Amino acid sequence: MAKSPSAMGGQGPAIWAIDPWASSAGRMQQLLTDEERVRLAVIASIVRFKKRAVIYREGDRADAIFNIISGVAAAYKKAPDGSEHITAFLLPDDLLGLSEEGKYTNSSKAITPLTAYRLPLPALRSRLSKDAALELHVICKLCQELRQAQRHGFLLSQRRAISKVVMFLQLLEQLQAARAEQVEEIDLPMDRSDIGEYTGMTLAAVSRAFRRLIARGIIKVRNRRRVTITDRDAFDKIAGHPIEPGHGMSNRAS
Amino acid sequence: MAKSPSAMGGQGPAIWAIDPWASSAGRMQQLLTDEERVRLAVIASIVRFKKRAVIYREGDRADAIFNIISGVAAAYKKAPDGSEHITAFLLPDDLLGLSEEGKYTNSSKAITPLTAYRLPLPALRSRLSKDAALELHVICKLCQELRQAQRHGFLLSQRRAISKVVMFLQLLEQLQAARAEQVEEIDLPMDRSDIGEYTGMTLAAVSRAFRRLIARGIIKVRNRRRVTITDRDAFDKIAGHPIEPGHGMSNRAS
DNA sequence: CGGCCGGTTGAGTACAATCAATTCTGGTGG
DNA sequence: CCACCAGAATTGATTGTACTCAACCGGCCG
Repeated sequence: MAKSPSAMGGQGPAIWAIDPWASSAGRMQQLLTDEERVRLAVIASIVRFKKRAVIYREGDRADAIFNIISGVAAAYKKAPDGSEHITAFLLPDDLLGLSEEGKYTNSSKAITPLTAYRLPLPALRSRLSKDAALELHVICKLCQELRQAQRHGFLLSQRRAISKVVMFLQLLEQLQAARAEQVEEIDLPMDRSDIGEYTGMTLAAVSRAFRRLIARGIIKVRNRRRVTITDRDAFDKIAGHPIEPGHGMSNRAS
Repeated sequence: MAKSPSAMGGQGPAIWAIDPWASSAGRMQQLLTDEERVRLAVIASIVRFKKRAVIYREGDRADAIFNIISGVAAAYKKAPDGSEHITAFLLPDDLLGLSEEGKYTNSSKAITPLTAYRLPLPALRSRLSKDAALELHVICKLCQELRQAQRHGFLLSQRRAISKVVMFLQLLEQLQAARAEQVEEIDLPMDRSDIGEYTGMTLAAVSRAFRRLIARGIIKVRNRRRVTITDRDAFDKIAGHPIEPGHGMSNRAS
């Protein structure tokens, strides 16, 4: 069971985003109507990827985009020296497969086991040009991704490692809060080095930042993948206030 | 004269971008047909801003988007400590005014004197939903902005100041090359501190990076605003190779 | 039990931030 | 045409933070 889309509670591709124009109190919503999802399902196939599998590579001919059903993916770029920079984490109902001149502009890999719809571009394009409402929904999603990318840039512009990590956690928390009812625990599907590649710091620096947050009683970690924020005030203060006054080694609580 | 759109050689709003699907050899093209531009001109008004003027502020009710006719703008976010982070520079034919839930998600200011079309959102929205071709063009433009934002993120993830500055120059050069025929000199409409806010470094660090590039004979600057690349090999090598082996103070050419 | 992988920790170094002069540039008015 | 001014850019000295490299831990799986 739970193999066919409908059995999984989904009738086809899905796009969740915040409408850039309507006000919806920070809640994401399903942008596609059931009918649209069915129409898209006709041209889609379902594909699966194992953890760490590459979904597509930068420069490959872009013949399809993907719509995540379950799991987490990362879009990344490889620097000539071999290091990777993650440009985005993609969650269920996100779109994946940005292209330019018919070629993918970044690579993409599965962070967890992944299921996705695969939408061939030619079919999608002709579908789009016939359906103005569907196009508008795609526009909404792209606006959302753009905001996300700008927010990522803001995170990267932070100088202090601890600020970056806190902003990263905020990001994840809000994403998860916008989808689920209640999140008192943040889920980290990616490992420390993935976080490092996203935040532009080394694995070691990520680890140290986490440890410092724990030492100050601001967060608590369980499974290495489940984090709770225990001091919201301090947490928000660090995110907002990159240069914390009195940040020195005088941790009066140690 | 030169007041009405047609007299300025433009028939209305314009969107330049690279089609994500067709292959066009890195050249940007006008996405809108003359007819579309006229239809948009009907709902648009022309606005002017002086250098350093704020176009809109984060959190303002988003009632319009802007389409730059001439000049350069910057989208930015202000950190609680007062410092600003520039998320994008916007050139002629770019769109400006990203919103979420009816509010602008960032502020925006004119870097140079600026002329732009102002497109009220309600009118634009109803126009969009009636015109599938136009929507597709907006989608193209958004993809382009998304790529640009990801590239910016990649730049920000670089550790060495010199790499950031070189990547920044590459960015500008390619933008200008995609529009004009030939660019042997890069134009920097923004000042050093703007560059610092975009690249996530201080004004002083930007200056030092420029000086080092000049000292190594890699670039030459004239007006503070006109830069020539004099050693393309070294230039590209720095952009690509963040951690240059033998990077020390032994600059054999000094 | 041993190896492996992800994560943590330590010592030393390199780089950019900071803060504070100082110089350069372009524009203005005498 | 030149002297002067204000803003932009450069430079210097010092400090802080994250990187590097490398050792070490702890759980998990064969």
